[in-house]
Amino acid sequence: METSGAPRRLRGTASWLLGQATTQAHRLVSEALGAVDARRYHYSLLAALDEFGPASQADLGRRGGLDRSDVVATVNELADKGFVERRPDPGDKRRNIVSVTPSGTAHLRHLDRVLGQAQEALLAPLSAAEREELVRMLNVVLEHHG
Amino acid sequence: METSGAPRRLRGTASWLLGQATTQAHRLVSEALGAVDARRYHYSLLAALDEFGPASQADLGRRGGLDRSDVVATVNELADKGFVERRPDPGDKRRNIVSVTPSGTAHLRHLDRVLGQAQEALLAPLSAAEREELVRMLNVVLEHHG
DNA sequence: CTCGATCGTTGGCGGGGCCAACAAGTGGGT
DNA sequence: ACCCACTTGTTGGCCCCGCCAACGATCGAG
Repeated sequence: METSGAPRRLRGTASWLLGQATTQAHRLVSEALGAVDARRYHYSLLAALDEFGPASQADLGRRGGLDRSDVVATVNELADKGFVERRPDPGDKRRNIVSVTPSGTAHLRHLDRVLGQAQEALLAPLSAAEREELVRMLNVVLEHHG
Repeated sequence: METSGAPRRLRGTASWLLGQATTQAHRLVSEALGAVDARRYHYSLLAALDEFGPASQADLGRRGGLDRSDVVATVNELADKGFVERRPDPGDKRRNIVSVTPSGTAHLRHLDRVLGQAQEALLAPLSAAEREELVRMLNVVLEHHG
């Protein structure tokens, strides 16, 4: 195990690795989204809407893992761009009902492609089988951490 | 391939997965470091110093992937805690020479353990072989992206 | 009707990554 | 010896992300 070969200079071990890889991933994703004037929150929210249908902002936050306050800002931005519609809930005056517009759905599809390319770029040096294995492991880890 | 089984509700695919996993990793690492009153930058800088020895702040930034301005703040914090020493370079009046103190080295070892535990927690659901494979893949990805 | 919970909204905090500008200093070319 | 391009440390700022506190309005159970 080379206890003499590279004594103290192997500071760059697994914990370090982890941080570096996640940083890379974050960077690639953010760049890709930034190039189409979007942010991670936009995708979270649109994806949640597309998957579960219209919902109140609080529900949206819970679905997408966003804070209520961040949902406000994100819905504002998406509504400004016409990707999302916010209207009061007739049955509960506290709530707003947020729904996707056709344009919003198209935008989500676009973001899907863009993110797919980012991931393709990130995982470029891995074979198809390796990527599959990596994705599987990440799924396991995610499920484990709820 | 189940084109009818789960049509549009599989929004949570690989690109999404990626972000979630990196977020989890980031969270665990930040929590672990925060518990000992440290931040990622501290580890970056101490690790770079431990690995390559004393250096100017600009060099430190290049080694650890930190911006020069962030190096300033981080060295300030580490110096306040006595983990690092900053003295002028006699050979180049522009430069400071930053070096680790014994206390700093001990702190780095501590951070190593803490981060190791964080990683252990993150990868808990994976077998030893799987972790090895995961680490290998991440290394490949990192090397590919320079 | 009252009380606790929920909702949308505003405002704030800290980490993280990055960039621009600046004065001081350095080194190469001529 | 002089100029010029470059480097260095430092300050200050920007945006994203994740989170938390507080508020007035509203709802629902008792």
